[in-house]
Amino acid sequence: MNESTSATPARRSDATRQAILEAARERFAADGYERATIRAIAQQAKIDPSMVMRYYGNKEGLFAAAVAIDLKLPDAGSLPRGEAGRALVTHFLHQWEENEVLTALLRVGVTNDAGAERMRGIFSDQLLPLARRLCPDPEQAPARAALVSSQLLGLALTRYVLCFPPAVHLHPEEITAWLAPTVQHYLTAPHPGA
Amino acid sequence: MNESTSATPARRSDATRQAILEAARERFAADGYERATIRAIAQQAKIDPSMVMRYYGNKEGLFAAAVAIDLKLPDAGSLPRGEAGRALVTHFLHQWEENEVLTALLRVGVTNDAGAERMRGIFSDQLLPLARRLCPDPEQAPARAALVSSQLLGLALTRYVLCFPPAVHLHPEEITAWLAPTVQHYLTAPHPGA
DNA sequence: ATCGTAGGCCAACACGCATTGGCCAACAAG
DNA sequence: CTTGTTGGCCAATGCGTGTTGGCCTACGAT
Repeated sequence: MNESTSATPARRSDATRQAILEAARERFAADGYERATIRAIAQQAKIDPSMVMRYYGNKEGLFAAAVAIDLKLPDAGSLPRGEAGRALVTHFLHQWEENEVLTALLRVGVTNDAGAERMRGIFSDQLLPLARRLCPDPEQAPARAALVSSQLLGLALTRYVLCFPPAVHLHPEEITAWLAPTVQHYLTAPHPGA
Repeated sequence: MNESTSATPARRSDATRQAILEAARERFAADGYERATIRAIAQQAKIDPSMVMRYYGNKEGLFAAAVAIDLKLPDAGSLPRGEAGRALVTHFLHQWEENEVLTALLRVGVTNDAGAERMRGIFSDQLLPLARRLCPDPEQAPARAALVSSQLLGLALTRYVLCFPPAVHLHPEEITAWLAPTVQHYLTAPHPGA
């Protein structure tokens, strides 16, 4: 009945706020930043456009609130070193299938600079530390993390955004079978001579 | 003095038409479809916005004319089978560095459905046939081509669009050293069991 | 019962956009 | 020299956008 902690006053409008966020994620994921209009988001949330402004200030604020996301990457210490690639790929795939926020973030990151900045932040805050613990030479961690992200984001791009038919029809297990060795290689293989 | 063939009447306005196309490519590459305005393109081409409409009909027509591109992929027959991965990666990297059209196409493909459709067309017209000749079982060609494009487009995404710092700073030779084996593997390795 | 406040909607604003039609100058053919 | 045509600009239109302020209703504390 009451709020869980004193930090959350439990406003009466929380349901509306949540409905706005969910609609925003869906529209941003489907249309990207510019084409997702406040009006369309409000209509989908079944409220007035002005409410969005009242609760989130402006469109940028709404976007920031809608894509505050945690990848929940597994802890590097808990991973068997040889299974890191497979674990990462399956985790990513799972997150992406169940959570449209990631597609929204990718779509927006490509057109909006604030979105790109947020993706860079997620990269360096969440993927990079993991690479730092797994790869042989910590100095190579940024490059290796960049390679891993290029493969994982490239899959998301072709499968969920551009919708290349063969990429869409691949089974998750098949994707894992192909990508896990690649990611594992990028993380732990010795640096190939140029 | 005269036109090369009867098909091209060699209008007096060809220089302007070309200037518009170049400006359009640059703006589409930098801003994406929605944020690249006719006004900005016209200003950069140093002509009036109405000229763009006169010559290309509307914004979609301009985009279609601006990104008519040929990847100029090497012929599959001329490639030593073991070198296909390396050849593809270096070719892609080279095309992307010198030609902003590709970045424009990627940026637009993510937000605009016509752009996505064009990328799917390039995929199936240019990359898929190459995979069909290189991979062991032609029936697996679509899946293998999709995997290759996921890695190559993922690199372009992180390096040229999202601008992850480590991806930007990687040297082309280093990229090739890492990605060539991956692409080669996707094209020619036996299908890994799920 | 009263009253302050929060949740909600409506109507409007200013702006930037793609797009249009009319006008003017320069060229080229007669 | 005249005349039709082409290349170009200017000004305006209509629309959709993010954003704002005022008004009404219903709740919650006193």
